[in-house]
Amino acid sequence: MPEKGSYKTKQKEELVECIEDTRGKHFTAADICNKMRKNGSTIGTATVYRQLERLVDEGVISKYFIDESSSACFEYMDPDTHQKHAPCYHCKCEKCGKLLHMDCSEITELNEHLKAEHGFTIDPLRTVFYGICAECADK
Amino acid sequence: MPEKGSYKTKQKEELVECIEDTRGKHFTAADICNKMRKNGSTIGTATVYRQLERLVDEGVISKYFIDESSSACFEYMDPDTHQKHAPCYHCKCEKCGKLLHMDCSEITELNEHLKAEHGFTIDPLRTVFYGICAECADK
DNA sequence: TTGCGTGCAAAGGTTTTGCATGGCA
DNA sequence: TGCCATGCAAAACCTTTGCACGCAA
Repeated sequence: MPEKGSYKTKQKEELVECIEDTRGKHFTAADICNKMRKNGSTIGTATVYRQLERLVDEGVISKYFIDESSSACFEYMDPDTHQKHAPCYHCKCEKCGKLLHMDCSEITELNEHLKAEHGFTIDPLRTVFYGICAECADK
Repeated sequence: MPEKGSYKTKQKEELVECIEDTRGKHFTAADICNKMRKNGSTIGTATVYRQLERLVDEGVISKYFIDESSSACFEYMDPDTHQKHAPCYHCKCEKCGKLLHMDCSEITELNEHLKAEHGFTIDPLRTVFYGICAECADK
């Protein structure tokens, strides 16, 4: 018996293509709808939401929130950037919305501490550090 | 001529009381509405939102988002807790959904490192560590 | 008296859900 | 042929806004 997500459909393929094409920029569900329809696709809104949810579960994209926007942001987790090195962490600037990728041993140390002392195992893919980036802080 | 926020009203007072009473727990706008109405208040939803917004601006409470919930979370910035000690961080268990509050000096050290070496200033109230809590890991 | 704060209801926007149909395996 | 995926529309939700009235100063 087949299970959820086992079928390969045109919409699914086009959506993944569209997302891989975002290269480091975050997007909303509405962005994807607009972009795909411009490209001639007739994908439905509900399908976009359902597929985005699946991709988040699979770790292909990550989901987060930026204050000013009332809708969720997604971002493609490019395997070239994210899986070759040690776990990579994300820092999201609350001002400019930039997403920094950080490969920092200090964070790894913190993880070990949290695990040893507090029993909490951090999931690097889901965790996003919010704050202010260097450039915005200068202003 | 009076300016915005210059009037002292019953609703405003009751709402602040209600929020001070949350001691370390986060809440949504709906939580406040329910809690206040249980206490006999007849405050309107719009007023709760308007007052919460004002309190965020004043820095009395802070606002952030948690993935699964579609509504904003608020938390009272108790002056006793937040200015004497290190800031408090949130750890969200991906399995059971529990939100832990953590007051840990190691995280503070990480913050200082990120700021000094990477120029990134973490916002403790917005940042949520996702992972697996001790209890769920035991299973 | 002045005009801010409130409550209600309606509007606005995002995301989810129900259901019949379409399409992959 | 099974049954998952899709699309549409409606619903569900959270939050904001317009407006008339009440109430603080």
